[in-house]
Amino acid sequence: MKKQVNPKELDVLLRAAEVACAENGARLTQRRRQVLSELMQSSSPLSAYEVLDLCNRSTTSTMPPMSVYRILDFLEQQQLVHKLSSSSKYVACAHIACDHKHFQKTHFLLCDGCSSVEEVDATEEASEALEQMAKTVGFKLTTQQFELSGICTACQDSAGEGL
Amino acid sequence: MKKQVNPKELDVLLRAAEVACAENGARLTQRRRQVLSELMQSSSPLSAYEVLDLCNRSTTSTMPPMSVYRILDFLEQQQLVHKLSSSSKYVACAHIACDHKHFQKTHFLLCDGCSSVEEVDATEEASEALEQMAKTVGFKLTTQQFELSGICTACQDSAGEGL
DNA sequence: GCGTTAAAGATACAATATATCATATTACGA
DNA sequence: TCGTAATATGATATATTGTATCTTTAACGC
Ligand SMILES: [Zn+2]
Ligand SMILES: [Zn+2]
Ligand SMILES: [Zn+2]
Ligand SMILES: [Zn+2]
Repeated sequence: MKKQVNPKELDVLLRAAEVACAENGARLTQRRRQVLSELMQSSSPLSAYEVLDLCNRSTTSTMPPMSVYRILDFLEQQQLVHKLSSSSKYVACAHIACDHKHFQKTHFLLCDGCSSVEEVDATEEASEALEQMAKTVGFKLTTQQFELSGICTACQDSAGEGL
Repeated sequence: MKKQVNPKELDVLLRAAEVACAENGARLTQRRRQVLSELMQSSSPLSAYEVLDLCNRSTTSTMPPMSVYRILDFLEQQQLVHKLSSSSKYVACAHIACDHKHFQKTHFLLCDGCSSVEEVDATEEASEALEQMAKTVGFKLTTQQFELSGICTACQDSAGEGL
């Protein structure tokens, strides 16, 4: 579903993304901007083919699947987009316009109800507890990204209202 | 890769699986047994098609993909097999022959080096820390399964030996 | 402008997963 | 034991997701 992002806000995000790319010596081309823009305007993660359809719907030209995958890979490298491996879907980073860096491990909270996603940094406690747990079987964790399911506030509330 | 499971041990596991099914009013048919057996003998998670190939290699008859998916779904319901959503692969439950129940949330530790998997119950600390973290953004966790990557003991050791 | 590099397009195909209908096997009561 | 319903599997087609590879286009540095 479409998220409510006003054009002004969207533009700020895209400009920030452009700057972020430039800082890495990369370019946010038209196509890349288009893909990123669709993800930014979505309230839920999108599959590569969903992104593709949206892009092809919003312009006359048609992009091949290969391009979308390439572009999503690029955007992921730039940390402008994250790939949710549990669903093979993509989501725009929640920190494009702020000065947040991905220093901490990132947790994605996926709502079972409305498919919304929250991107949050791992707490010290969570990181510690997980590492400790892994240690009991000799594992040294490398994961930088965790995906958890749950029910968001809005869905918890609406569930109470009966239907 | 093939895991070292002696035939005796394998048989014990399969019998236990049979009993577990019976307790649920289900049957461990030949095909289901075959699929489960392949997973039990694998040292790493297998995709549905990998299971399919192994099955078709070990018998004259050929099974269609559909059957494998159906059987994997069945085995997953019986909790004899777990599906790793991050890789769309399947792994035999580590607790088929013991009296373990899946009461706690389960963590799967996936080795980046050798692809082995460890199935461990969540610690109280980890569960608590994750729930607490989710709570800060209003989420109520529902996930029963977590998938973490890391390096297993064996791979940590062999990494030290130089190559 | 011209050669070099990066990006995008085009085409083909591989890998993964599901829908649907037909057939076979099993369970179970008459 | 036979008939029937329920369960499980087979067969076929197709949808979905993801890559390989080669060509063309656009950007950049000189
Ligand atoms: Zn991010
Ligand atoms: Zn929700
Ligand atoms: Zn298990
Ligand atoms: Zn290992």
